[in-house]
Amino acid sequence: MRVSKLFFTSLRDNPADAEMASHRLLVRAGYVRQLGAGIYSLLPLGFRVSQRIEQVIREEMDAIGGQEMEMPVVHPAELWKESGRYAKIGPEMVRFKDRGGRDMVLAMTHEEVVTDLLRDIVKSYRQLPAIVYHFQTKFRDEPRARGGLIRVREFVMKDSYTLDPDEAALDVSYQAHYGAYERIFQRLDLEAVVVGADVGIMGGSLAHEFMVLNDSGEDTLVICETGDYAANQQIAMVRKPEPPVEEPRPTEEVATPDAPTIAALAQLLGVGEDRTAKATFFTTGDGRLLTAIVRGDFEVNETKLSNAVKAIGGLRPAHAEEIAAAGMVPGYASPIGARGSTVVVDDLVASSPNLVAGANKHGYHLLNVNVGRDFTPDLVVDITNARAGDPCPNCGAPLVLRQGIEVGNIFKLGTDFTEKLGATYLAEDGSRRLIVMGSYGIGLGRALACIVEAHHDDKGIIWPATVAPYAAQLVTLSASRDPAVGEAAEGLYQRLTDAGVEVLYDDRDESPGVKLTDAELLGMPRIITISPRSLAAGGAEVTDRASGERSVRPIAEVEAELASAGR
RNA sequence: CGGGGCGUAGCGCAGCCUGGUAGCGCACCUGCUUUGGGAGCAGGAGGUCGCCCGUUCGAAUCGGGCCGCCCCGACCA
Repeated sequence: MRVSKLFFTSLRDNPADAEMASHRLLVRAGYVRQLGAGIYSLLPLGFRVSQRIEQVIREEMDAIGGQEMEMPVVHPAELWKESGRYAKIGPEMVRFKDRGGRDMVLAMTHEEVVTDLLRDIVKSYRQLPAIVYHFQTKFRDEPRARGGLIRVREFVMKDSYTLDPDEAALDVSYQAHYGAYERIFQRLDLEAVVVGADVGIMGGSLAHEFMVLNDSGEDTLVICETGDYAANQQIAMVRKPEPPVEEPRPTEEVATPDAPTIAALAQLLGVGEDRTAKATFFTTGDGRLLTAIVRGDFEVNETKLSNAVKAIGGLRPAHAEEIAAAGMVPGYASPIGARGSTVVVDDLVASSPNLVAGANKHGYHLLNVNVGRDFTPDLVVDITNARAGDPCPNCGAPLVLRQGIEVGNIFKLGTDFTEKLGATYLAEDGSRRLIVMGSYGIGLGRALACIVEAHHDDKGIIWPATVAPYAAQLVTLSASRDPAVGEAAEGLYQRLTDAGVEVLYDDRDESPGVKLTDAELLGMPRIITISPRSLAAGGAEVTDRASGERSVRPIAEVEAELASAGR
């Protein structure tokens, strides 16, 4: 491809609204352009990278027996009503009516459509197991897009679905994907950390996320540096401290003026925050009030809480009026004497004796509160948020927190969808059974952006050879001054192209500064410079973009090397 | 959805406070010169100043409403 004909433009200035390196560089180098919030066009260069990523994924999916197909982006809402997600998912799903007045949605993912196909197609155990996948556009109307291609609303995802006769077979399919994902990210030159993850709207029993460590990442990962534990903070567990062994003492009301916070309370009473019970309040999407109690030295983990109560429509902090309506006084609240809320108590609180808790009276707390004796929780379950330095649940070593970007995920769906939609098969023994599913995604644009995040310097992008849009950028300097330069470059370009080596040829009549700067910005693995000076020195100058190493070599040698390197 | 910011040429910005001819740099077009690190000279093209309403003799500028985009938070497979 000749740069003079390439549909692109590089920008000298950074776009004003780009914060992340990947966003800035991809826009400046002419790989992508924004159309709206979280909506991007891939220009020819960006599309080529996307296709390379797609091909790597395709090869690894095919290697574990995946069959590529394609499912629609527009779905009848009926299907999503059947699975229950039409009601469960909020405004992030785009809903509209077609001309006939029928409810339609834009695909956020494709479990429903796959399951619908199963009803038609899979009848016998002989057809299982199977893996199907496609690369298809998803639209998720996120409340806030950000970070260029990192968090968008419209994006192409590889999503695959495993179809198995039973849980044991699902384990095998799940592991196959786990391995395929490791190979995919290795080939893409992305260092992915695998963490245990929340199942979210997918339901199901087990999920892992493949995370790329990045300080701008939106997910917080809880990692044990000994390598025996890694989880998304949304579900991360810690080894909790042993509560003191004490006999329960009688409760006692004490005046605690101006102590609506745990810190103030602990200081006023001269006790550790670990001797207090903290009550926080949430309202579910369907209007239930939750009272969540954690020990004063911990915070509530909303994902755990939401999962524990099977909240519909998520959680939001409760309003003061809602708390008051349940008979509690914010700042001095506890479930004692209150009613009308679902009380969820962290297991550590349940086993800690003689805590300080609110008296539901402004300016007063209760000493020696004991769960079970003084109030009865609706649920006792782990709802604390893991903190940096907390002990690893496996080995006790201090946990560290890292930020990460989710580039892939794998979910064991089980029979959630097949049960709701009625996708069954006849087993060998003649019994009718539910198909057991798994669901596995990789966002192409996000992977692309993550590669740039991991592979760039202050001059521009440095593509790994596997995904680079072109194997090399051929640059002429001072061609108009010396016809031999143009002749040599044209010849090399022709022969490489004929040999199937994809080269980006900068044949523009631009100054050396512009052409070299652009070449570094665009990031092809090799920059081949032909100039009067290089010809005088014996051929072409080859610069390795990553290392910066340069050497002048005979053109025939450069040609042979590129040809043998494949692309 | 809460807080903050921004919308003026393809990109980056000034002008707005204090109303009166729409500007600068880069990019673009033509010519000449230049050619290994974002060249020089000369000439040129390009703008409903986000949209609507209002105030005014007159609005990019003042007021109101709306829309869009970005950042932080909330939210999120």
